[in-house]
Amino acid sequence: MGSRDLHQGATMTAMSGATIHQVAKAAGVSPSTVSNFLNGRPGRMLPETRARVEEAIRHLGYRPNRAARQLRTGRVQVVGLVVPSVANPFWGAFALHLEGAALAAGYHVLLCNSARDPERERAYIDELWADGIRGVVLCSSLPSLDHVLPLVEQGLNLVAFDRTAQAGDPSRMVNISVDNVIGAQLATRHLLELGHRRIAFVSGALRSVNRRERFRGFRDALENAGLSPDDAIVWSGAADEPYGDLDVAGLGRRAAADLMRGDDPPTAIVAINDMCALGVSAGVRDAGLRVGQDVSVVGFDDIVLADLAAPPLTTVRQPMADMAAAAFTHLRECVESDEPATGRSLLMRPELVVRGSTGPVPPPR
Amino acid sequence: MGSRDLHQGATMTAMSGATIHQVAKAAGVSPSTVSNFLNGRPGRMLPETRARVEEAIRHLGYRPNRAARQLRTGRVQVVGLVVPSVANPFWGAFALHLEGAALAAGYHVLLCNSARDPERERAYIDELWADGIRGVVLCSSLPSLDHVLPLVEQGLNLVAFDRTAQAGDPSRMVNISVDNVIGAQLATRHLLELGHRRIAFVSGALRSVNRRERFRGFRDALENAGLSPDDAIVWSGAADEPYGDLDVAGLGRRAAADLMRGDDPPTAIVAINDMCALGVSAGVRDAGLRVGQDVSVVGFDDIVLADLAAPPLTTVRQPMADMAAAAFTHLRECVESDEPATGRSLLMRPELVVRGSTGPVPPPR
DNA sequence: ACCTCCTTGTGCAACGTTTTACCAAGGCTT
DNA sequence: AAGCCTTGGTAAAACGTTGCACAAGGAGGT
Repeated sequence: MGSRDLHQGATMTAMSGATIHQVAKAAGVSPSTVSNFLNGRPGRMLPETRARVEEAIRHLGYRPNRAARQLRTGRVQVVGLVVPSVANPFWGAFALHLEGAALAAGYHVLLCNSARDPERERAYIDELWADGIRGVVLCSSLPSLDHVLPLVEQGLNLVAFDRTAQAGDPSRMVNISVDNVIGAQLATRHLLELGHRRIAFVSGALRSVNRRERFRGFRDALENAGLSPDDAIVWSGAADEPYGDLDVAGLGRRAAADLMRGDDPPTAIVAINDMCALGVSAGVRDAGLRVGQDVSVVGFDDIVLADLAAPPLTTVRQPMADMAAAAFTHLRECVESDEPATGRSLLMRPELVVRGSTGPVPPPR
Repeated sequence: MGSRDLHQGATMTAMSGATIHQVAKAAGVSPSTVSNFLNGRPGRMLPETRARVEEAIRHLGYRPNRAARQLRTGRVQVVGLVVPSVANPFWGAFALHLEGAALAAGYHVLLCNSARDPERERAYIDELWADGIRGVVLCSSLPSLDHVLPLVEQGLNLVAFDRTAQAGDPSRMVNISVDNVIGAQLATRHLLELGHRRIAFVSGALRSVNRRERFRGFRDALENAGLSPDDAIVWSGAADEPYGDLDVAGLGRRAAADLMRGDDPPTAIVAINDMCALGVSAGVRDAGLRVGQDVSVVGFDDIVLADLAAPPLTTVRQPMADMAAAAFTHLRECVESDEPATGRSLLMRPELVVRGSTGPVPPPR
């Protein structure tokens, strides 16, 4: 590929990249043999021949044309990643890990931001399919997968991330998620143990599986502590707010403002995730109260920023790196072997990380 | 592949996606005509014919095979995005915007995290090129582009984002960046106007263009205020720390710890970016000091989290959405027209956003 | 000597698209 | 009526791979 010193006619061909034919000619073999060297096992030829092919490839800087290969085989070394919004650091970090795993296996990652809009997801995944991509990590956690079902039935390998299996799911997929119920229970129990009894749950609309599960964990924990469900204070955003993914933080901030303005404001708040919790914290401060003292706040995810906040955020950690690696590995296996492991689920255990944003109930003011 | 209820033969073809031949047959025309309808202008045929083709396409749910198209034309509707780390919310947000612009034009975005490692970038971009991708947004801001030069000379369209033009740059590229010098000057002048005289600059190794420029703006502002360069306190990380992109925040935190432990600690700190500034703020608090009162901190970027921090972060805003759109638009034009606008640069004006993390110099303790 | 099998290859037909060159038929001009 | 555009459309050759089917040439068995 180099470039500088080519005066003889080879230039043009070197420019657009050598083909397998040129390699074959240079090595004095047929294209088939080169192909065999590259794909079938190289044991199919004399060591001497193999050496010549190797040398020719190296010398010409040959890289197989992916389009041609894909056209012929129907495969691409690309997986799709559909996240609500990569501007959320949690998804950013997830994308980083997924991409790392993919890179190590020679795969690439195609990024799609769906804002949890099913129609947008459908359109995206349709395109990915048309591009020959047969593996997708879908992170929207929508309860229904109907919008992508046709493709899954046609052979698309799907990993539903941050979403547990639901009745009616297609069989040809796997779910990878943290145990959101337990996670929310851990968070809520922590607040209860600190003595809180007026606890609010702040989220965007509860339209995704993970959010519903977290809510369930929250409610279960309250009930286990002998509180009635009516004691739960739930703030799920204005009805017109699509999913609260574009700006969860802003949503959290408004929520806190609302809640703190109320008659009998909560002494603790469980936020749907860390970004939301950071927004809630800001809202609490807006109201002139101190996070961790006047009001306890707990998040979910344990993004890097949780530890940098003031006070640092108590939260529920997801083993994200592991999950990302698992998602990719699974996808790769399915795509490469054809015929997928069907109906598997991977449920990871979350971990409570206690920091400064939670504390004992303040004396009544 | 698929499975369930295939009794009639047509199913198989519907499964793997219809081809242009099937569409042609269904419409009673030749493949060429269908192709003309799709690419050349549809004015090339009778309205009646066109209608039949349209109907056939709709009815069969035909989507052109990208691999075949790419093999034939050599083009793909994909641009590469190479960022230091998408886990940094700034790059996450940038990716979101770029992807939005791409989506609107029917393009996809391939995500690459380089950690500013030139070798990794080279390998990445080589692969993108081999994949037929002819447009890449490179965000590492490395002073030398030698590692990607061969490909650029062969026809790769490059947008160097967050990096101004350097002597020796290949001509076939454009630079899009905020004016980092002015930005850093704004930040520093703000601190000077508040009365600060002992000001520190915190960054990872100054190996990227944007960082050097920010540092220059910082130093210029000090000099303009009549301070000697020696008054500048510069903390650029341990020598063994590659670039400080993996964990800028952690770096900022350690930096603050170091600085605050010193004999004559600074009263204000300019951080290389917002993530770093958030880390610095955490470090300042670790040292038992109050951000915005005991120590002023200013960042760069204005990520969403800047406004959520406690206290909210004074910072320099980049018009990111505009820049992302410009980057994509340019790339698209180049890729589609072949032969690029050469040697152009786009330099955007930054804006100082004053929030609570900066304040007047505290009385000496 | 003949058949069989193994080794080390090669030839050729796809894969689904785009595009160049060509063609037929009708309408104008002269 | 001959020549020439124009219109509406087609045939066929690529693009660079892969993988099946086949082929020499030799080794081993009977």
